[in-house]
Amino acid sequence: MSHTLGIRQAQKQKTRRALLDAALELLEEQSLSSLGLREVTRAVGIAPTAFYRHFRSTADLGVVLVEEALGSLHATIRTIVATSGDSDERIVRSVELIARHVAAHPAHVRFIARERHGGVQSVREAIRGQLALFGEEVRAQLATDPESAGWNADDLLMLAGLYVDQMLITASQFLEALDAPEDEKRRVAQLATRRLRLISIGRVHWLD
Amino acid sequence: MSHTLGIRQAQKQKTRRALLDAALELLEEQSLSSLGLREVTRAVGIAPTAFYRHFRSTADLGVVLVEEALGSLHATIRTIVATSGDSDERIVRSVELIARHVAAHPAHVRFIARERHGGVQSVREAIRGQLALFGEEVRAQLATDPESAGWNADDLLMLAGLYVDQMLITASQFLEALDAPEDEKRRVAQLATRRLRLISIGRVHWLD
DNA sequence: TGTACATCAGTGAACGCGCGTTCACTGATGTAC
DNA sequence: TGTACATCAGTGAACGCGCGTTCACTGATGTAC
Repeated sequence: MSHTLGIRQAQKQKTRRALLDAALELLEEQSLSSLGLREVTRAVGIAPTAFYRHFRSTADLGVVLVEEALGSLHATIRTIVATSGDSDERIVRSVELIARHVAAHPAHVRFIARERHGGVQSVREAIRGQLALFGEEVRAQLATDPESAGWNADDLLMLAGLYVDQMLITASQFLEALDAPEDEKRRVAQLATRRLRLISIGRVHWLD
Repeated sequence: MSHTLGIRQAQKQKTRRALLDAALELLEEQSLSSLGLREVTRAVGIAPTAFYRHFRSTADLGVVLVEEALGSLHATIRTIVATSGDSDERIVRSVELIARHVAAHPAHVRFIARERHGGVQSVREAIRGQLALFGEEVRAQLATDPESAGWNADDLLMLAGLYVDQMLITASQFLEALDAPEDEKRRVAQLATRRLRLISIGRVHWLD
């Protein structure tokens, strides 16, 4: 960050950012496979042809959005796995952190939920690859936990994947409840908490 | 089924079926929000305008596909919950049934995974509504199980939802492995089996 | 059984529109001396 | 510091194309008598 960009580079970055932001907003109401290049440039207020100075296609732009959206989720995951306390405290705190993440980055969460199984192959693959890395990371963290004594690597990865999937499901449920009254959000939080508790209980007795 | 349709009605049904089948096939490589009415009629070999004799829009057609895709999944779910045997046998058998379902109806599974969080609101809502009914049904079945003694209704619904979500995740993983070598499918099956075992263990100790 | 009329699934021309992509361009910014 | 040239982000016209939707139509099927 010490290097100051030239005026030209700085302006280019700004336009690129505007394209990404506009696309992310447009994607709240449609899928990437139907997002038009002209739609995006129109929203930003530049000529359609300028799009090509930044991305080859909307699919290309989508891959960049994957990195940003899962980057922000990555930060939340790192906070969650670093949480200390007993099992129950950690679960409650995790659900709280997921709720906060969704409130802070609703468009990111929607984008990932929508495009994880969406119609654009390169984007699906980018998401799958990143989530696999999250799984590895959570496994590594779980391995340091005393509760994981005696677990083999495969089972730890299975558990890590279960947590990652559960986190995405919970995020998507909070997203659906974003404009709903407070008690609906509480309902989602309680459901997610109990699911995690059940998984936690299963974990404790896994080696019985 | 005792009533024979007139020639006109029979032909209309045939065309309608052809539209649904063509759409489902086209949707393997794109999302519903980018599926064009002309694309579908072209695939069937009829004039674009004939589409309106059957559906108001592609979104409308999508809602019908939801009913069909979740109808076939419903049958599989009913078979799974009706499976007898000890916990482990039932889990192994369930994963096998899911694998078979995916092999038999890959396009259905892809459609549901893709559109559950896709860009068409009416379709998302149709899927959510049906999955909620599946959840209720699984809960009702779980309630009859001796293992559920002492469980309250909320917790049973939580568990039912966990099973339904897990089933969809597993189906989507089998789908990704559809063209992969046999050992990849086995890997998916083993992972799903262990996840269900962990949940099952959590279930057994829930009231401890 | 035959006739006269009604129904309606599918047709085909036409429409206005927005799409992605090409191309030569402009003019501000960057660089070499 | 000033000059001459190079770079390149963004422009705007143009293209061919496929889109959803309208409309009046056709001709096979259905129905009433």
